[in-house]
Amino acid sequence: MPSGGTISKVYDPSQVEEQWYSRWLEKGYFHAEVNPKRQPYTVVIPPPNVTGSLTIGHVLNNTIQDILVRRARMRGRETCWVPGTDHASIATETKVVKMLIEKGKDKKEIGRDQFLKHAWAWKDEYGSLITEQLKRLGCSCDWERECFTMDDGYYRAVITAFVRFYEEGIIYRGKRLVNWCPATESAISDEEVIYREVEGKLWYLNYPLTRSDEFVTVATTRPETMLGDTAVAVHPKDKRFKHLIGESIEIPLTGRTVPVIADDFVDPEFGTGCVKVTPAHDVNDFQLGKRHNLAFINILHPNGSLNESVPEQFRGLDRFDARKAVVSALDQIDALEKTEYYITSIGYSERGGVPVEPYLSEQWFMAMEELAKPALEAVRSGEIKFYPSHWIKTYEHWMTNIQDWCISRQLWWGHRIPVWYCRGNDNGECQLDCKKPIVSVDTLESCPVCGSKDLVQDPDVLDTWASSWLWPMGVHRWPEESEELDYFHPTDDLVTGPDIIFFWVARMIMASLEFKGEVPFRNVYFTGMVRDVKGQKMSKSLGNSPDPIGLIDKYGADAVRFGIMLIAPQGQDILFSEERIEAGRNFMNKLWNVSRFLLLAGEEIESRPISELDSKKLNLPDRWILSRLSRIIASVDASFEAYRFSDTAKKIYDFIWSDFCDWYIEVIKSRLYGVTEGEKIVAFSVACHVMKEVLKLLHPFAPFITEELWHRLKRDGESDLIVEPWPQDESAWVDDGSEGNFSEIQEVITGVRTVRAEMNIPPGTRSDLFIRSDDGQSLKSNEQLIKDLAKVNNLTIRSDVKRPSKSATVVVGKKELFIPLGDLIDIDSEKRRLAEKISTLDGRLSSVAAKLNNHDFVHRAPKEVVERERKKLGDMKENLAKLKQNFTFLE
RNA sequence: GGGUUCGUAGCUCAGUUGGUCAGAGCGCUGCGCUCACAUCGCAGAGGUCGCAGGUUCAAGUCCUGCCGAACCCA
Repeated sequence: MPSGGTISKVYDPSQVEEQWYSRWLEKGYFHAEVNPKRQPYTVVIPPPNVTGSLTIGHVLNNTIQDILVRRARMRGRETCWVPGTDHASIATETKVVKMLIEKGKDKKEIGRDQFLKHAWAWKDEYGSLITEQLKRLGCSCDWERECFTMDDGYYRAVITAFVRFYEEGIIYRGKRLVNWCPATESAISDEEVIYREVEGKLWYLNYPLTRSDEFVTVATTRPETMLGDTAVAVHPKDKRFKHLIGESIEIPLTGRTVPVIADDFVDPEFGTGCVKVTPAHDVNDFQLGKRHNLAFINILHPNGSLNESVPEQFRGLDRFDARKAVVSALDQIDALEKTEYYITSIGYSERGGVPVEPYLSEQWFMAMEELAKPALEAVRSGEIKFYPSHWIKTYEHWMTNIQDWCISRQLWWGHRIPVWYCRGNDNGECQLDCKKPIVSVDTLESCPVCGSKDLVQDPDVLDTWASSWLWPMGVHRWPEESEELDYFHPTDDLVTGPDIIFFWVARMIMASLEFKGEVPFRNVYFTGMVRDVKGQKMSKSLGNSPDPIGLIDKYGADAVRFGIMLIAPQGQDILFSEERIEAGRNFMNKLWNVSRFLLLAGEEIESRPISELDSKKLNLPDRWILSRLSRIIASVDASFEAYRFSDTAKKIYDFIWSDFCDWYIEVIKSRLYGVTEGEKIVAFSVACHVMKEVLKLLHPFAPFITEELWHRLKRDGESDLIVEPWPQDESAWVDDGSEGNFSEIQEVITGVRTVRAEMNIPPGTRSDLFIRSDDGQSLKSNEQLIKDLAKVNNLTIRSDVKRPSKSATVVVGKKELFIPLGDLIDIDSEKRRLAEKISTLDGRLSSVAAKLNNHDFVHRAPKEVVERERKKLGDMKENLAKLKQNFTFLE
């Protein structure tokens, strides 16, 4: 029973949002428990960086998750959305290091333990910011299950996975070229390298042969690496250089003598066809070095400056200063042939922002090929579905070309590699080579072989993704056996960005299949990227990334959520601008006001459940809106199943704004204010029913306002909207006849309105309306609403209506409308109007006629299609005749 | 160099298996503070669906080529 109370003219979200969120929390609606009687529905949040803050991207991503979760909850599933944060090794460590520098402290000076204390303090201070922001957005996460990737239990899961893989030989240690970030002084994975086209130079260097005055010219984009050259290579079939193979060459500045080798890898077309080989500083040269057994000379310190392997004059120089110094030194000894401008692609460290250095070092790797196979199959077979599905191809491509994963990072913040090395210095009896790793889940105090306490743990931590890849299992305490894990895993839907398809999505699939023997999720929805109106990526440095909390303060969380969903088509990037949020805000206000209308009406009229209404008492508009509602419910469900959230939002928006507010509410006003008590109740009850059903449909998108309005409109015994049952299939209400009849009435009304607008009829004046129709029954029984909405005084509906003089004409279907305008008529504009109608109709008619004159069409097209065209032609002819006839009356 | 996605109204985009598919919102124009809402209502103007071929009785829709934009991988 609606109870009005006071309801403001404009919706003010700040009055309602916080109190509903507290109430939902208090009532425990967000919390899920193992419940064998109900089917679980699980989502795990893509854990945001623990020290991060909410971005528009997060708003999009988490709104979608909340939509899925709230709908599942209303559909009776045991719904569990696990929230949490990621420790974000490099990102957080970088921030903490910066903060320490500002305080005048140095990471290396204070040492690992002290550093970690500061890092945890930082996490404690800033770690809950983003989760609090998610609450403002309305996210209905199960906060009792909140998880952090460095919680004790989760930490243990990560370590356990490492130990298992080590024991299986999947994780191994190796000395290889890795992508080295000199800014953070750590290895990074292939996926963390961002390639950019950069205008660089190509230097041509002359290297003298030892045995003669001859020299060879090599081209390079990185001249400083010549200090680490250990060969010169040519293509074996290149006639120009064949005689050089086997000769030795003196590398200038170093005095080092190196061989000329032949290898197919060399491209004779590039540069001079003769290349310098630096096995310790170039990926391709590394392979060459291995094949030809060359020396590997590392010339760099971890911070990117030159080390002791280079001549004294260059030691300690940063790599870019060294480049200048080397070029100038070569120039002085006439070893610089020439310099060309050259566009080259350079890899940058995603986090450090500096060019990555291929760097020879000892790291931990994970062999990926075997892990990838079942993970690839899970997606190919459709066990895991991608939305949009085209991402499958990207996934396949990566998975079939997968490389081993460098998982160690030279950082402190993260999961420390569970490997110890025994030095046995205290008893000197250990049989182990001290380089041999001892792996253990639990912290080791002494060597299991010799008992020595002289152990050192590997200083490195694991790549963050080597922890978050366990997320769907880890949040439910894997590797512990638990009811939760069995019940809530696999999860149902994952919502994330395609930018982390390799980093995270693919690896989670591998991890769950490997450790749990099942997929981590059934469906993956990839959101688009959020960009600004110019199409640029949102970023803090560009200053084009609005603060979502500011937007929520200004427009309300529902408006922000709904606004962004309106512009987020499946699989497309989102061009964000604040105007879009205004559309959301306006819609919320519309919703508020139509409810306000019902509430005010409800102060005097009783509302009953529609099941208690006598269906014979339903008017055409009632049957029409109920039919439309039932279609919308079905259509919304279908869009949801296809993960088409933007479509869903638009459908609800259109139904409420156009069908419900513009038509149904306007139509029932006369019934609500006049006539008999019984008619009032019917109309009002139908309106309340539709409104409440729509609130349910809209609740996942706009949880706060819908809950607020629900409580004002709900009847006794009904619960909070968040746990109300989702609208059932109401296809029994589908009524094609009523929809047809009503749309005819709509056309009549719109036709009259158009004439009035074009003739500039003052809004206050009513005019008469004559309708010539052979079949006016439906119109006759709805006279009052036509009069009301078309501002008609006297309405005459007969088959033998005579066209009144000085009237405007509209043809609707087979009906002719005449609006006597008296002196208000502007004959010229009426002529123009009819002439335009005639000419468009004429054009369409001739195209249909042409189709039907086409022998092939008539014979080959399906009968229904031909029949439809015939009927169309007939109707058009009739209409055209009427229009033409009326046109002549104007003469 | 390989791959993916996208070119539809001034802007942002819908358009699912070829045949009521030429649409919506914003913007624009005219009128209106009509007892839910000016964060509103009523009405209107705007597009040879990137270009060129092809398949078909029929093509924004399928195929080929080209032009243009974005992203991913190497």
